[in-house]
Amino acid sequence: MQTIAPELAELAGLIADPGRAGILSRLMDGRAQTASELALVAGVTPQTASWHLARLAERALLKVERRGPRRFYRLATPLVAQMLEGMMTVAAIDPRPSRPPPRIGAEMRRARTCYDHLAGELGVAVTDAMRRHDHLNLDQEGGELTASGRAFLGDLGIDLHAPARSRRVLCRPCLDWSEQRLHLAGRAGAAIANLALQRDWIRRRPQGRSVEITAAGLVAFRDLFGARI
Amino acid sequence: MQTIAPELAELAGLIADPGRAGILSRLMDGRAQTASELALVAGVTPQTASWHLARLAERALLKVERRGPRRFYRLATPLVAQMLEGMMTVAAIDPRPSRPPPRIGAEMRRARTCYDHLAGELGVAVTDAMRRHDHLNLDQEGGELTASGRAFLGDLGIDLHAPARSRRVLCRPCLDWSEQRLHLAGRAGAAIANLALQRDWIRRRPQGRSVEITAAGLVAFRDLFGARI
DNA sequence: TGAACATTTCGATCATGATCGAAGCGTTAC
DNA sequence: GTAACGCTTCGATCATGATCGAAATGTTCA
Repeated sequence: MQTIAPELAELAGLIADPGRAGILSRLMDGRAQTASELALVAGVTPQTASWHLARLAERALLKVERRGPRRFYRLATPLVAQMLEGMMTVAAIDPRPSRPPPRIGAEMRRARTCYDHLAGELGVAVTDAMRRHDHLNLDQEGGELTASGRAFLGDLGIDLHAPARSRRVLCRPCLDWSEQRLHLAGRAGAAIANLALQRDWIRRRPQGRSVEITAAGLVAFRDLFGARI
Repeated sequence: MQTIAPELAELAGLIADPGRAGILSRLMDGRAQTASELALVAGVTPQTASWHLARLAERALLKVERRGPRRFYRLATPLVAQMLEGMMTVAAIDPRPSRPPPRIGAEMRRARTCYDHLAGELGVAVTDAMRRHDHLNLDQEGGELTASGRAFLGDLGIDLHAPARSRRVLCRPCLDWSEQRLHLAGRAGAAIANLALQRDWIRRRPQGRSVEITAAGLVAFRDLFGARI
């Protein structure tokens, strides 16, 4: 009985190094980063990072893009991001009493992007607000926008019509590893995050995946969405 | 900026050993197995398997249950199973041309259980049939039973009312790693698999997660479900 | 063409952890 | 009690792979 276990072990081995895990974690925001930047994140020298990146790219967990003398790396597919999401969810739960709970930076816990949508306290608050206002039904099973939800997002200028050949899903629950709560993912979640970036409600911090909520953003999330944040 | 990367790496390290990956893969059917059985699966001596099992249980990926002199191990939570699902999906895709595609046993590919629901060709065929008959809508986003689907399963004797305190989801898509197609998971998927076992449409093989489709099962899946199998 | 810079390749070193034999522990049955 | 059995712990060995210095490659720009 051949199983997929050897491939599973090999894949896990690629994530099992702290440097590579840091690189993958850093790339979870969906953006591309240079090899040098990722070396810093991983806390290793450029030549070591290069070795790690080569292994990840060889296994097609990462895609590489050359721009001049630099090489930009990004997650190869959303499937990889989704896998990492699932692993982080389990990684965040460690019931060993001896173990201190993972120390997550306050900024990271407050607001970050998870591949392409909002996560952290902000992501959960926006999701909760949309549920309270009957814009959204969401549980572990899946999610759907209500008529009022579609109207709400439409009023904000979000076009929810999928590109013709995109099979991307509209609503999907994503288990937030820092909050241990569901937040909204899928095309709708990505559209909200994009809007927030465009309108300068949130700004990406140069380092890492966390985002800063601007003063205007605080007002917008509270008044427009009714988020308790 | 503290991230969850160290915990992620540690978690991945637990899965990164072929023996442990085999053990976890074997336990993906949700049942409990003895340490000796798992040593066989992992292809190591009992004392080595014991060491692996202790590490997995310590990190709460497995739960252990003593029955007399034996110890039965099972996956600790459905969250662990879901994480492994996601990893197997990625593990099954390895675009390196040098690499032969993972050799999955014919029995495994034909029919198996994935934690608690049907997978493999059988799982996909049943799911496809339910979609063709308008019993089910399913995409990556989520899924729902139609009125006719509820009636159909009700006629088969499946009670879909959730236990009061269960927050288990009704329909969920699960990406089949051997077929690269969606199949039905969640409470509905589990109910169908249970029914099939009860009515002797499928039988668990003593070794491994694959199941045998009985002659009666072939008739039932074709005539009752309309599955092309 | 040559200089500056980002990145990779090579080679040697070093640490981690997987393995199994032997022995110990715990439970059950007689 | 004691024998049988399943499983775990201990100890020593061995293999894999992470690391960095040094050097090479490749790209851009002048």
